[in-house]
This record gives sequence, structure tokens and C-alpha cells, in this order.
Amino acid sequence: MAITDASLVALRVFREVAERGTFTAAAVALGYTQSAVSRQIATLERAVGADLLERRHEGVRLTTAGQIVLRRAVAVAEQVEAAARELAGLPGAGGRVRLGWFTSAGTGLVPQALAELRRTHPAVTVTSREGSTPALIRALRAGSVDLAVIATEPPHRPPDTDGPPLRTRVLTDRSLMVAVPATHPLAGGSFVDVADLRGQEWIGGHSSGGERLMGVWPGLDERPVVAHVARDWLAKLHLVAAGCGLTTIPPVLAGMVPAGVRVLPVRGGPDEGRRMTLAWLYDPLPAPAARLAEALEAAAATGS
Amino acid sequence: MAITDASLVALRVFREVAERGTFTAAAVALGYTQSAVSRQIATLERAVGADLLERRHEGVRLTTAGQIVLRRAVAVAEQVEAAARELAGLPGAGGRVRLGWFTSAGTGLVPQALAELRRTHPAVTVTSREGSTPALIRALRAGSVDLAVIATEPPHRPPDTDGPPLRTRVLTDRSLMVAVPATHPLAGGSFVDVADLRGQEWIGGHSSGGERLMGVWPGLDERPVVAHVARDWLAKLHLVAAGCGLTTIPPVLAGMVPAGVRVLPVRGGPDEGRRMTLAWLYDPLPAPAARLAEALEAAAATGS
DNA sequence: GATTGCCATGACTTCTACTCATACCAGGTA
DNA sequence: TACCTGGTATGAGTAGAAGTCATGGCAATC
Repeated sequence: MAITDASLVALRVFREVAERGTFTAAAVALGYTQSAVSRQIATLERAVGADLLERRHEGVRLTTAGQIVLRRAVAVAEQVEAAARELAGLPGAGGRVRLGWFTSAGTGLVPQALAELRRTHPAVTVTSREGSTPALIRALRAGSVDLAVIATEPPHRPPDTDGPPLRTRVLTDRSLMVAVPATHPLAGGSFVDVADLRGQEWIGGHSSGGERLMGVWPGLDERPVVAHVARDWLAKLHLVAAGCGLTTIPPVLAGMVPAGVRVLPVRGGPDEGRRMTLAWLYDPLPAPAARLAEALEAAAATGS
Repeated sequence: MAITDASLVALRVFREVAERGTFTAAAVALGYTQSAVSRQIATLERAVGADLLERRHEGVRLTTAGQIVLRRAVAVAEQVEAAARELAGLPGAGGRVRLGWFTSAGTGLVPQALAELRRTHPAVTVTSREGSTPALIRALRAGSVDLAVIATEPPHRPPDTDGPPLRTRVLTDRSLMVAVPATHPLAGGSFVDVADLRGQEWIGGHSSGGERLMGVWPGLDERPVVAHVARDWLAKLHLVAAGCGLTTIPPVLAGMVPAGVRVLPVRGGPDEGRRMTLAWLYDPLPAPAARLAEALEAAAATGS
């Protein structure tokens, strides 16, 4: 038994696991049971003769062997897809770029860059999808996006260590802000002191495990009171406007809040810079991806 | 069912069939029965949704869809092999070239070029194998050799039409000769007239179907008398020396016949030029293959 | 200490992918 | 014409791969 006896299915399953980060999520995505995924991976590991994944409580991480196999599995999948396209008489993937972006890039930066790109390079076709920063990094490594706009927070270290280092370029670098109801006592000033944030009611995001809780000012020395939970920015901001509480807001969104909301910087705490970073895996970027990268940088520059 | 549901085994089988030219030969090579190969191909064709092979009485030929799938199957196999090498901690295939050569290139040209190459570029590792010209062309297309020394005869047209045209370069271009026993009446002159070849006894190669019969002068207007059959050049030439008959001999071998054999040109018939041609599939050749190609050309130039 | 979110595994079932034997088909030869 | 040869296809049977379900174990969190 050797890797040559692996199956395309096993490689696809492995890639999905690498992308989703857990067997369970990969199983759901593929329409299998978790147990089927577990067995596929076990079989693949037996074929390869080494562990591909390090099982940890919050999911799995690639081992060195896993990184090798993932890279090849992605290449194999690309060949198979290319064959399918050719057989269907479709054009190659030449002018296509797949972009991933994390939520707060979706309101300004990404649409703006896409509009610009369509004007300047109409031949480039972009497909895109939203995702959390860790999910996007896994997607880059799993080859399911070519380019990703991710978020980093202080201390802005390299976002993972699971393989060849990501190439990155900082798009924007500004500080987190708070959105307060216009009727709120704090709305009067031109900034908020971090001490004033104690005891406030917050409108938070889902605190689903692993991902940090969004919406509540980080580093408060108390357990925050989360009065409302919402995933959507527009909903959150309307809740703020309705006076239901405060929420944090990335600076890129500051310009597009509804009436009844004031956005203010926060002073007196540690730096809460939020970088939007463009990330990709291998240099050089293919031409269409490079065009998109330029458009994103241009949009970041004008938007700031 | 789509090509994405194909299996690595099926792709490997398909590639082997493309290389061997028949299901039966592929089955033998892979240790399967012919029926297993037939079913694998049928399944793959169903998955792809098109015929991959045109069944003909003497074997199979690739259809257009088959050419597409073969190219991708080769790329997939390369990825898998690369993964295996990486996992085993071996170096990549960087400095390796796989050469194919047809029989009469094996006595002079190939060893000479390899010796020269080892001297000038010791970092290049060459593996090589013998094969008939059609087999070598299939091997090129199946990606199992990188470079091939093949033979062509008049009218020297492109050797096949099964896919992207082969790149070629002529190495040598000389005429077929006959080897006669030194004791034979014809051995006295400095050439032989084609008319004198009638009624002679010949030492032939295996006339196994498809491949043309080697050893007997082509185009005789009689059924030749094949007194002995041998595959090996040295055996053939020793049979000639023993006075058992005549045989044809490619010019590259003229200089290395044993005592008791005379090699003579033939006049009076149509041109029986025999070209040795270097062939490969995709430009540009990777560096190590290019070095080998140069060495082969140099050897061809000095040898003539 | 209970709960939650992971992965592994035993028991069972289905379906895939072999083998063997045989049929079939086209060309070449007696 | 009939037969042989060298090829592919296919019916029948079987072993094993690859799913599902149900359950168990483990580590972190509340």
C-alpha cells in the first residue's frame, strides 16, 4: 500500500478536512457522515504511511506530511477539474480569480475593487466568498481561493504556521472604533475613554467557539453584558440606532452607518489596530489575480 | 457521475492502455486480467461521458476526449509520484531524464551520448529503455519517457496523429545496407544491386504483427525466404558471419560488425533512407533533457 | 460534575471491482 | 470457405472497499 493506491475521493476528503478544519464540518460539506470521513482519512494515512493530521481538541492541524499531501492533492484536483472543463468544451480557468474576504471587507473594499476591476480589466472574472480569517487561510492552503482579504489584530504576527509562509501585503491599518446611539450620553464627545465602556450593554456577534467574540470592546476587565446577538452589520447598527446598546465597528465601516448612530474612537486602552491584509500562497501571482490585488490595493488607498 | 468520480486506478489503467496500445498488453503490464482493464476503461468512459478509445482490430487509438484525459492523467500521476518522493524524503525529479530509444540506436549513439553527458554534466541522471518506434511514441504521449530516439523510413511523415504534434529533430539520415557473409559471391563488389537480392536467404527479426519485418530488404517483389529468425543484432550478425544468410543493417551499425561480415550499400531500388530522429512532446524541454538532446546530437554528428 | 464538540471504532450493509469463462469480431492464411 | 490469431466485451460469481448507525472516549469549558 502506497500513496499511489489512494483514491481521488480520499484526496478530496482530505482537502476538505484541511479546508474546514474538522472532520465533522468536512463531512457535512461533502454529504458524508463524520465516521466516513474519519475512515477515509485513516485509510489515506495508512496508504501514505504517516499521520497527516494532528488531532487536537478544537479540530485538526496538518502535520508536515499532511502539508506535502495537501499541496499535491490540490494540484491533482486542479488537473481533474481542468480535464472536466476541457471535456465540456469550456474555456480554461485562465481569466478567473477566486477571492475570499472576511466580513467587514464586504461592505466597502471588495465591492469597490470589483467595480473598478470590471471597468479596467473586464476580461478578469472574479468569484468570491465570505469567510472568517482562519477559514480563509485554510482555503488558501487548500487551493479553493487564490487570494484572501483577511483581518489581523495586534500583535499582527504571521497568521499561521501550517506550511509554507503566506505572502501578505497590508491593505489598511486603522483602529477599532465604537458605535454608540446618538442619544447615548457618550455620543456627545469626539472620542470615548476606555474607562467609560465599563458597564455598558453590548451588541455582540455569535461567540461560536474559537473565533473571538466580535462586537464587544476587547480587553475589558469585566464580563460584558451582551444584550443582543447579531451576525449582520446592518442589523447590529440598527440595533445601536435603536438605542439597544453599543458595538465595536471596524474603521472601514465608519462612513456608512445609518442615522442615529455615532462612531467614535476609543482612547486610554492598548492599541486596538485592525489590519486588513491581502494574503496569497505562492509567488508570482497569476496575471488576473495580480490585477485583482492591484484593484484591492487601490480601493484600500482611496478608502482610507 | 463525472470525471471527478474517476479513480486513480482507472487513470493509471487508462494511461497504461494508451502506452501499450492494447488492453491485453496493459493488463499484463499491470498484473490484471484483460477483462478488468476492459471494465475499468468502460467505467472511466461512462464517468467522462464520452468514448476515450477507438477500438480497432489491431488495438486501440485515442479519441479527442482520450487525448485530453491522457494529458491530465499523466499530470495527475506526476503529482502523485512527486508526493511519494517528497514523503520519502527523496530529492525531486529535477535532474532526471527518461530516454527511450529504438533498437539500433542502442549500440552506438545512445551509449556514446550518455558517456559524453556523464563527463560534461554529471548532475544529469538518465534512465533509459528500449522500445519500438510506435511504442516509444506512445510512451512519449503517456509521459513515461521525456525524450525518444525513433526511426522513420521514407516518406518520413510525422509519425502519428494521435494528439499534439511531436517536436522532432533529425539526428542521422543514411541509407539501409545489407550485411553479407565475406564468403558470399556478392561480397566481392563494393555495392550490391537490388536485383541480386532476389532468391537470397534472409535472417529476419520477429515479424510479430503490426511492426514491419526487420532484416529482410524491403520492397522485394517475391516472398522472401527467412532461414533464421533472431531479435538480437549480435546474433544476427554472427549468423551472417557463419554464412547462414543475409540481413539488412542500419548504417549506424556498419562500423561494428564481427569478422566474416561485409556491409554493402544497395543500388538500383527506391530510396531506403533510415532516419534516426529525436522526438519529444512539449517545448521547451526542461534543462536536463535539453542537455541530453545536445549530447545525442553531438554523438550523431561525430558518428556519421 | 455535567455538557459540549471533537475523533475513533465495532457491527452491519451495499456496491465496486476484481476473476474466470466464454462470446464476439475482423483480418490474414491455407 | 473455414480456420486461426489477436484483439475487446460481457454474464456470473465473489472478496473487499467504503459507506451508515450507534456508541465510546477525550479534553476543554461552564
